[in-house]
Amino acid sequence: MALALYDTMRREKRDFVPADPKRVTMYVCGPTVYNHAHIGNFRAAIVFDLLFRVLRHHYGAEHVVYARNVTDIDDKIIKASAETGAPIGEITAKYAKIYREETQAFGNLAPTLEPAATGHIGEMTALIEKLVEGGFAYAAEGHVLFAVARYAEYGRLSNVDRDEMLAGARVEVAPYKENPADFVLWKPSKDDEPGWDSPWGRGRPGWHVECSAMIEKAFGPTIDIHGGGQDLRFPHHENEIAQSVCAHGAPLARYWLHNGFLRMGADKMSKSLGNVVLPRDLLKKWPGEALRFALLSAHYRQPLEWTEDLIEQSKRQLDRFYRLLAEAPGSGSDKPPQSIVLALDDDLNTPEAIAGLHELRDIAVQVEGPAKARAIANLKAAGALMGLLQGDPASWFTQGGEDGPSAEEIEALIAERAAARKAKDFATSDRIRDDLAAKGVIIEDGPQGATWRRE
RNA sequence: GGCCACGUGGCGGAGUGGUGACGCAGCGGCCUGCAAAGCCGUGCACGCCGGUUCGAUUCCGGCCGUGGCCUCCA
Repeated sequence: MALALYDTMRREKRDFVPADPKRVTMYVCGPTVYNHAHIGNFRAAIVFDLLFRVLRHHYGAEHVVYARNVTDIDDKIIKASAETGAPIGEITAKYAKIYREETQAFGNLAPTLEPAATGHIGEMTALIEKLVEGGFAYAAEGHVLFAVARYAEYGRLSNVDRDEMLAGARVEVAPYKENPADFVLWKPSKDDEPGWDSPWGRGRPGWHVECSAMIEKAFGPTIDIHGGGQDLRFPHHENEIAQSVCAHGAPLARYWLHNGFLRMGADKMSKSLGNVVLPRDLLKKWPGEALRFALLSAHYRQPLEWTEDLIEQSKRQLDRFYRLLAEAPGSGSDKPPQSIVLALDDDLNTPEAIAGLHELRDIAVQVEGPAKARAIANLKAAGALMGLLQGDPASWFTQGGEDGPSAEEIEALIAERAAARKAKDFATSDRIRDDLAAKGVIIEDGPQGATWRRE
């Protein structure tokens, strides 16, 4: 049984076969660092991190190269700089760092490569020159535009017909365009805007060409997997294909993967709708792992309803797993069980894989001794493949609580309560328990005395 | 208008041509001083109307509804 992935280009699920099993390549469109990423942005980060892990499992960690770019030159960044007065480099460095820290808090591995657009201007101008020489692009009024009409396959990924596309166009067409669908490869910069010298004058790259150039630099003309959110399918990925294929005469990616959206009530979450939820705020209240679990609770291509209740449910499920893990250290194989691998091999069926985790837990609960240790090891190995259950079980239950009572205070109250209970003073005992509960601390009596956890 | 998805029990969410998802919540029980946690048990679910079939939630057609893309966006 092999890994099968749904390829947006062919519109079918098919077995994944890399060009070179010793060097499996994946590129994912990363953040534009002008602002905080929102939780919807993180779905892509988590989904492709999961795929990265599955690929490493199959081909070996040293044989998978995953690049996620950082777009650090863009009109939105220029705008943010103009509005705040902060230098562009300061803004991009700040938000790139925050993004990296937050994805880490969500349990992501670091990508193998994190190329930045500003580090690839030379590659971009070279690529654009190649397109101009090949007759695929033309210069006009300081701009360089890609001539969509010269690429017969344009529209194949998004399944749009060029003529129909024009019929639906909602924007005013710039006068220098030969064809309304032509897109910018290079645009002129005003004196107060960042720019680089080029054969077409001082300017900056268009967004789409950044990815094409970075992919070429990191991997060459063709990669195995290109990933991103559904909304990037058109125009971004369509344009990347046009640029790369016309420049290199080879396919850009052998598999195209697109993740679905998070929904907030009826709408998608987007910055322009103003209904965004920031990881930064969520992380104040929830462990990153609970958020990761929530994001993995639906299949990646399906829409997922993002609610407080979903996070709550995810947290509760993790509580149950960690409660078991706290009972005994696992020992035995760290190879993930087949059930989990099979589920993930089926186009990353995470709901199925999570059901598998529950099954593994049930097994562990039913046995004792060495069998239990093995079962727990299996559960942990399964979790490791998904980026889950790797935390310290003891601190899972006591983490957080910055604005609640300290561990020392809690321990003292528990001792006080134990004395009261011994004296059968249940009124005092219950009062202490209720007081702590009001502060988010749950007391649980067990054979070895009371334990506590934060909600 | 074009293109692409989706509509499953109180909620989240898989899957399948013919009894099981899984989880959360709920309910009953065991345990507990009482709880919590845990364990055991528990639920006439597949938008509507046709069609194919011995049999459809699953395949086909139509309808209704929802969302996304077509403009920066995961």
